[in-house]
Amino acid sequence: MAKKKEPAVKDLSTEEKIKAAAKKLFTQKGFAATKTRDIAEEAGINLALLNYYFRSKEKLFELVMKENIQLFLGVMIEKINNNPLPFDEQIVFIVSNYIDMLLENPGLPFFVLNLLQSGNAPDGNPDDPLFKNIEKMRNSFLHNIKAAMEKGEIKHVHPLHIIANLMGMLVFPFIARPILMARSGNISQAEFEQLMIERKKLIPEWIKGMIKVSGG
Amino acid sequence: MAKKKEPAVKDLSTEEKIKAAAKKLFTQKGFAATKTRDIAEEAGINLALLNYYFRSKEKLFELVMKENIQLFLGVMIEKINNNPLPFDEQIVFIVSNYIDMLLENPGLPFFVLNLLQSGNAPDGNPDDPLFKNIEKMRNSFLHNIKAAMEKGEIKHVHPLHIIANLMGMLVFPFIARPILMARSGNISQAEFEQLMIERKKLIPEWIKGMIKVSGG
DNA sequence: ATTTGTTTTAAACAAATGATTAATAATGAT
DNA sequence: ATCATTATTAATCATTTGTTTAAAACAAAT
Repeated sequence: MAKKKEPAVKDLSTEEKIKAAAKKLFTQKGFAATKTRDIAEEAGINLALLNYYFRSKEKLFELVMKENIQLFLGVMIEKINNNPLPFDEQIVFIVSNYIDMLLENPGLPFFVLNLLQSGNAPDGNPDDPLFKNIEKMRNSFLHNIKAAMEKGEIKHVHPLHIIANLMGMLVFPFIARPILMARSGNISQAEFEQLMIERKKLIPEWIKGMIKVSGG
Repeated sequence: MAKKKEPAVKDLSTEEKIKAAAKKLFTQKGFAATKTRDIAEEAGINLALLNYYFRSKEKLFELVMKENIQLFLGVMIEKINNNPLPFDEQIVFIVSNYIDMLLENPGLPFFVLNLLQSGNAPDGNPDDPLFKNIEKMRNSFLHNIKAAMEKGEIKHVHPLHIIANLMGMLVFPFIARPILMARSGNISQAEFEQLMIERKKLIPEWIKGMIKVSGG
């Protein structure tokens, strides 16, 4: 007789166990590839309880999605809006906080990017208020950059290059980690974290290099 | 009576129509979210023909996967191996060629990254020769960077930072395009392409800023 | 102890989905 | 024209998958 598999998440209420399992699997594999039975098994609960507590797979996904987008945007929005600091100091804060957040939620960038790709979410319509939030953040950022350019604080480059590079340098290692690091092992896990911490100092320097006005 | 939908891909042999449709959908939505009936409809063919020509959904996916990984690595590998040019000139070539390739295959980076994520492909085992190729490329790249450091050509930073930044700056805009660009419209399509072309010049400069030795 | 409301379970259902079949149409060689 | 091969189609099958149901277990109150 096969011993019943231990739930991966324990010591939580059933409802929370389900949500945690769903978050893990949805984040890792997306909506379509995650089966309700996978979630039930991961949570160590009976399949029917998923519908009992959350009505449907879609509802559960939306819940996870909302929390994840909130997490993804939270740090950024907080730091960007009405920030009186000079641009390069804003960057330092954003980078540091964001990397901390990503180290705790390494799967987050892929989840969000997956969402934006068409067809991988049940309700990927761009009118969703969540997507509006992303656009709002983008616009605040653009605004800040343009303001800094007017003041002569930073060089004139298309602001989208700056956003792309900042976000790319922040987020890309977490998406492409299997390419960057040799698979397997705690060694590479520790090394990866070490690198990400280094980047807290390095990314602001690199960005500064991109935006500093030539004639000092 | 509803007019029968025109196939999105025409003037090709049935086999090629299926492959093209599969490539489009798998690349866009991944393995699990793409249904065989979607592929059949997109290709404008009878569902049974998919199995007639390709045996199974999995086989078809593997075919697309192989071609896509080949595409993803081809340019890189070609330029990296045994390249006698100084490092910063290598970069110029790689960046230019790679952006051209990405403009023609904008969905490619997401597809490959999706692949590396666990669970989104039917055979995502890291022992697959295809994955070995990615690792091989990474290693060649590392080797080149370390060599350039020995020669004093470039600053001493952890080589993975350089790879992450180069790849990130190349690839990230194509993954995060929905965040960067306002959705919809030919205007933003043209603007996006324009930006990517600008990056051919800019990325090498940015990289140079990251690796140039201080006491030049 | 009984009742009442809540949680959990095993079983089943209906729809979706990947694959197959058997018959028909098209193509090409003789 | 006839035959053999290949390509295509509609129908069907078997499994997977999201959801529901009805009964059982549990907990708290009376």
